[in-house]
Amino acid sequence: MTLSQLGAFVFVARLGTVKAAARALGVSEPAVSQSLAQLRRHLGDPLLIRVGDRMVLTEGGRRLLGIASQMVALGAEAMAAVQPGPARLHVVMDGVLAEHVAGPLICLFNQRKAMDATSGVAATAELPLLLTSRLADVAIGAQVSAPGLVSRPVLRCLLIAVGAPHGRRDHWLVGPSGTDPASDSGRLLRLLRVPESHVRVFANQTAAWKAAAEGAGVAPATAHLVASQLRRGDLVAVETAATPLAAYWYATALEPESRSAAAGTFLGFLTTPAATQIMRTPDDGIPRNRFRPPVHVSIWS
Amino acid sequence: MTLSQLGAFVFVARLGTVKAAARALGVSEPAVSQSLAQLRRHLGDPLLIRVGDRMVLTEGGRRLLGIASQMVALGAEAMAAVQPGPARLHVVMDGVLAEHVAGPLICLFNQRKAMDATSGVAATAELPLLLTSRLADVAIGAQVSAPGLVSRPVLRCLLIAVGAPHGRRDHWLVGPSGTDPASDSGRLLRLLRVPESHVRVFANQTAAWKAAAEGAGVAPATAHLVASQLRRGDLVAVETAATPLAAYWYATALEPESRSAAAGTFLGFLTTPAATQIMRTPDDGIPRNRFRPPVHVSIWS
DNA sequence: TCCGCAAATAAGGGATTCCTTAATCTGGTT
DNA sequence: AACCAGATTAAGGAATCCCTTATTTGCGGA
Repeated sequence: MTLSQLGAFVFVARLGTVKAAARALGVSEPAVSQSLAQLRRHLGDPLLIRVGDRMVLTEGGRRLLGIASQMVALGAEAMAAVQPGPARLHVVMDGVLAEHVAGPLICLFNQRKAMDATSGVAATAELPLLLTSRLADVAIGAQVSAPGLVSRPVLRCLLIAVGAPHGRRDHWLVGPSGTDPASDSGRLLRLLRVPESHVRVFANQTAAWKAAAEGAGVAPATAHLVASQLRRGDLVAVETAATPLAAYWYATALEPESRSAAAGTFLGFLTTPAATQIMRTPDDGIPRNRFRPPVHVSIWS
Repeated sequence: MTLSQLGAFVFVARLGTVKAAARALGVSEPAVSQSLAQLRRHLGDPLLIRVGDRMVLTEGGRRLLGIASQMVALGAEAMAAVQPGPARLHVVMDGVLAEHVAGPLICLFNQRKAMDATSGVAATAELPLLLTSRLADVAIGAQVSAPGLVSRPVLRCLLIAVGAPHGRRDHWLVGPSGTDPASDSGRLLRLLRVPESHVRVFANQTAAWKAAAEGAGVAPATAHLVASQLRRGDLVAVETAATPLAAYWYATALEPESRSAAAGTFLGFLTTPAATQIMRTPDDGIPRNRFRPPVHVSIWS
């Protein structure tokens, strides 16, 4: 299986005929046909079959197309990536932090230090692997203990459960990170032995809290992130067997001598009053021209 | 540039020595060293240099590592992907729909039709390309006019601006889709000629509306998605030169004869009362065991 | 200085890739 | 039936890949 074979496959799938793909690629028709034949042999699936005067994808071909497109695109990107450019810093965090603090925090850091940091979202269990494989420079979230990594607490926080003053108490409302067993929300649900059937998942944490404020159930929350709703009385803290629960947010990176300079700069930045302030009250949006959509990171292999 | 060369590079980067990588890959040391040499020659960057007894990444190598890891992982995935499995349906939508209706809608569809649909998020401008390249089966969002594609309206809705009863009116608060110029929010901001400096971007639409309810500014909204907040008086409609503005959500797919059976099933499902009901009042979470994290789709090439 | 370790290079061989031209197969049209 | 367009197969050749063993280079420690 070769990148050029995958490229031929993608072109045929997109253009609908071998002839058109050959023309687009600037080679002869049998060249494309053979690339396709080898891919078919290698993968054991026809991938594209002729129907009338067009080549249409088989089910297997359709499943391959997305993967093949990505690989071809990444191949092109690889050439450009190694060319010199500004140093990048990649910060990964779990879902809750990504939702609430990533935007303002990264925005302020880039502004202060004139750097080009981007943030990524990943499952807690993937954080150590991302760091040790150097796909990310710094992780923020739960403490990580793995050889070669050092965690340092950056913010003390309180895990509580919240609901509407007279809302129902039998359902638990969580954001996507509620399905991450190592996240704070996931740990809390496990501590309380909440059965899966009583958990409802929302598109994001803010939506889960909104539903809780409307009385639909109870939601795990980091106290300072719901401070404004608690003050206004939209939400009240609900007593449970496990809450309130003290917790920390940690910053994790490689050991000092093996981490990049940018990672060190960011860790230093995290302990400044301004950064702490943002993590404590991150409710602001960020200016339009500084907005940078988060990267969603996942590890396959 | 070959997948196996990239694989060798990734192993050396991860394990820190050529020897360890060779052992892990089950080949001789020069085999790995040569793969690396060819990659270096091809890309014009040392990628990894020896420092003491370890190989450390150059800046270019660090930039390549993420891309190379993905390519290697995708290569492994490609082999598995073509094996027979349940037919997949991929539905893409813009940010707002993904946030509010994707979860419940896909959840109900999978339950009703016993299918395995997944949802993805993509910029509006990318929807037609995703469909014509068959990376997605159905798109929901703005109307798309492109050869070979047919759009059909699925829900009439009203675009308004909302804010707290006595909140400030000089700032506009948007979710990530506010930075997508073709989305409803983006179009509204352009119609009103809102300067970029007056726009603040939040991590999601729900957070933007929460900030609006707290008086931080005005937010574009689809009326029926903020119905509950309007009813409770947390938010009120704000008059502007362009709102209220009638709009439609459209479902777009390939022409009937060239689209997959699953796509047809989904389009039929979209017109059922249950689906309409969910799109109109999608505020529920979805059961934990049916939750499926959305895929974030982007096109490079 | 010499030694030892690890990376890099050299040389060679078998397999694969990737392209060409020419011939063949396949389905639908005239 | 004859034809035609487009896909496939066949055959061959140049280049590359990918592995081996043997050798050389570079560098830190005894």
